[in-house]
Amino acid sequence: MPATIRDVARASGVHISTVSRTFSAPHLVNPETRVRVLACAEDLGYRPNRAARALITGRTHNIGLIVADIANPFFPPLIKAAEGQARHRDYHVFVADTNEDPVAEEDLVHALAKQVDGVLLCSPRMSNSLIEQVSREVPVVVINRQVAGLPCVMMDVGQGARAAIEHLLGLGHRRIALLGGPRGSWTAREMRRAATAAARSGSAELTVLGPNQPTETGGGALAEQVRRSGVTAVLAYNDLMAIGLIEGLDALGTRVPHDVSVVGVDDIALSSITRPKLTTVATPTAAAGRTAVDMLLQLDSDAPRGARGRGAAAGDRRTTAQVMLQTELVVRDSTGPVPAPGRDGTGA
Amino acid sequence: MPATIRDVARASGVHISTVSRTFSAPHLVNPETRVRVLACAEDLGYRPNRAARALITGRTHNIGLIVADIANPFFPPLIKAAEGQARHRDYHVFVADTNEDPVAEEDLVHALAKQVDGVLLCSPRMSNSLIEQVSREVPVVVINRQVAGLPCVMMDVGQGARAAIEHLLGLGHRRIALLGGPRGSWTAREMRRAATAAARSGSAELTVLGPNQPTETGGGALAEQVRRSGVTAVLAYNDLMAIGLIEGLDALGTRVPHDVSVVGVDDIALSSITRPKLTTVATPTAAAGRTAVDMLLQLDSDAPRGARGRGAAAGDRRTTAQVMLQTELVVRDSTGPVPAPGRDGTGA
DNA sequence: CAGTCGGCTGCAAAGGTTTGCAGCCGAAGA
DNA sequence: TCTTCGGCTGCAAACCTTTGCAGCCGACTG
Repeated sequence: MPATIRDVARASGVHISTVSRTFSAPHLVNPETRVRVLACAEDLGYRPNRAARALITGRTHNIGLIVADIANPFFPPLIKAAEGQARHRDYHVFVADTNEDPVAEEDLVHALAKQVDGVLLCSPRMSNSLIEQVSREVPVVVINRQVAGLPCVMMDVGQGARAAIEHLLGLGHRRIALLGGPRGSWTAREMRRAATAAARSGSAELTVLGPNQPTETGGGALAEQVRRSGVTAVLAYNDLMAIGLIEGLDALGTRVPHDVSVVGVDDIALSSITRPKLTTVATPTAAAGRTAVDMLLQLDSDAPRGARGRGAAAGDRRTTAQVMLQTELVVRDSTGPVPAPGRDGTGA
Repeated sequence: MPATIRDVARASGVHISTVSRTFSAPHLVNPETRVRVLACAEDLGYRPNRAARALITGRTHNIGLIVADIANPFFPPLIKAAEGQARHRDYHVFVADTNEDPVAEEDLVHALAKQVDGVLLCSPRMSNSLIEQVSREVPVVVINRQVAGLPCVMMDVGQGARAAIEHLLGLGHRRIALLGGPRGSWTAREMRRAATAAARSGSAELTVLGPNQPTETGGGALAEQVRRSGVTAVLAYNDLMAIGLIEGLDALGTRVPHDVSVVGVDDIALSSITRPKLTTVATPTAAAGRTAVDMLLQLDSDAPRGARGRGAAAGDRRTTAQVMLQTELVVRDSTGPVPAPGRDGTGA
């Protein structure tokens, strides 16, 4: 039923190679011929068979995007940006969701490897060595993590965490908790490192709680622990946890920011809607998505791995660009001055 | 570099067709041979080339999922469910986002058509006739819309809207607004129809506001209009709009549910977190995703369109199952009794 | 007028897999 | 002992497209 290149060739009275060139190298075919071929193709509803094309060129014109949890509002803007950028370059994006599971992650990247030209690993939970291994099988760009020798696009959460802690210090807080992220998260490690350093240089005490699930539930589950710990401020791994925590504290009668200040990370859309509006570290997620796609496609055009590829002779120079995008503290209503001492912050 | 079927054949001393069968029809090959071949394959890191397989079988083992807006929290659970179900049957899912744009939608489905075995059209914004046209090019299952002659999985938002209106009537509300959804949305039309009927039979007055963007912003933008209209209750197209509206009303000094009751639709995770917790019509999104995948795969196995396909002779019986999933009203804190008359609900 | 060149097109191989058909071998039945 | 049969494997065509090479033709140069 579907028209092939042969049907078009017959209809327009040229050889199939001319039809092929009409689509993949238009400048090589006579304008008159081209319009005739295009007309016939249009007429027959012909669309090049991507499988056949992929078989010979070695490129699928698809890229894979693996995220930890598509339901986490942090990811959709990144996905949209990546999709847009890819589409713009005539690529499509496979989105896959690992449910925060490193094993599912590995399975997915293998399953995807054979049908995409490259993979974007977004906030990977697997080990660096596994990532390196995977990168030998398929071109990879890593988002939200630093892996030596691999192209990465990161957001400067270290700087963000520092800014958040300094903001809290400025409000007088000296007992601060850090709600850690999921096990295996580079971002979580970076935040911890930077927050610890910033707290120390401000002579504040930093309590690390975690690792945790980076969701509302994960944040809410820590409310009791936060209250008991006697801290007056909290920096959460992300906005979702911050929101869950605020909710949980509220249920315990502890008010934010009156009794406890809370800072999130990501600046998801939700954060400017919930009450109180969340003070947070804004991350440039859309830019990260676009940049990562560009880097992957760049990588891809540098080192062709097609059927006709000449081997690895040329591709060895390994660009391995590593991009660090800036973050920014957005102060809203969930942070305030440290409460007067004497009360213990339970709000009772 | 990547191992082909030929390498495996050579290594294990059998013909390539035996290797092929080892993977695609294991019962046809001698168990001993099979283990040897599998061992060699494992050894060489062989993975069947999906493009080559697709070229000959006519199946890509991919399905496309087109949604209006991946950042709308309504969709991710559906996407996850669809992905899970698909993966379970050895399929992968392409997710694409149309940004609520019918034109982008059409472009996407065409772009996808050639590289997937079928497309899930989720909450399509294009016209029915266009959908029918598309369905001649590629197998289609429609989600959240009824199209005659096409397999559809719908959620009974009509019943949901009726339940919501009746809930409001029971609380004494007689002046109710309906915040309409986006242009082209079947759900929006169904809700309007059912809500109008329910309001009429309860002798209530229903004001329809819209169409609108189905986002927080879209909801927030209607706050002023809602306040001026003098209604005491609002049924919003979805939770996002409801939340935006509550936010907008709050900024105007109108409190929910004290001055105005608000009901949403979808029961997204967020709805039980924001203050006040949202009364809403829960829709079975995950079930919809799973069901749709099943229907598409079923459709697909009924009517092979592969290179070896015998033509359309057998596939004509057109199953066209249409599934309607039930919805459920979840009463939380955003609805309450109608305020005492005399005050006009401005809360001032 | 001979030679060259450039633009365009045709030819055919190649890419990795699936699958109908045929052949092989050993065992069971006659 | 000769068929028959079934289980397994090999053979080769087919799927659709891309691309290096070669050939054609007309025009320009010397």
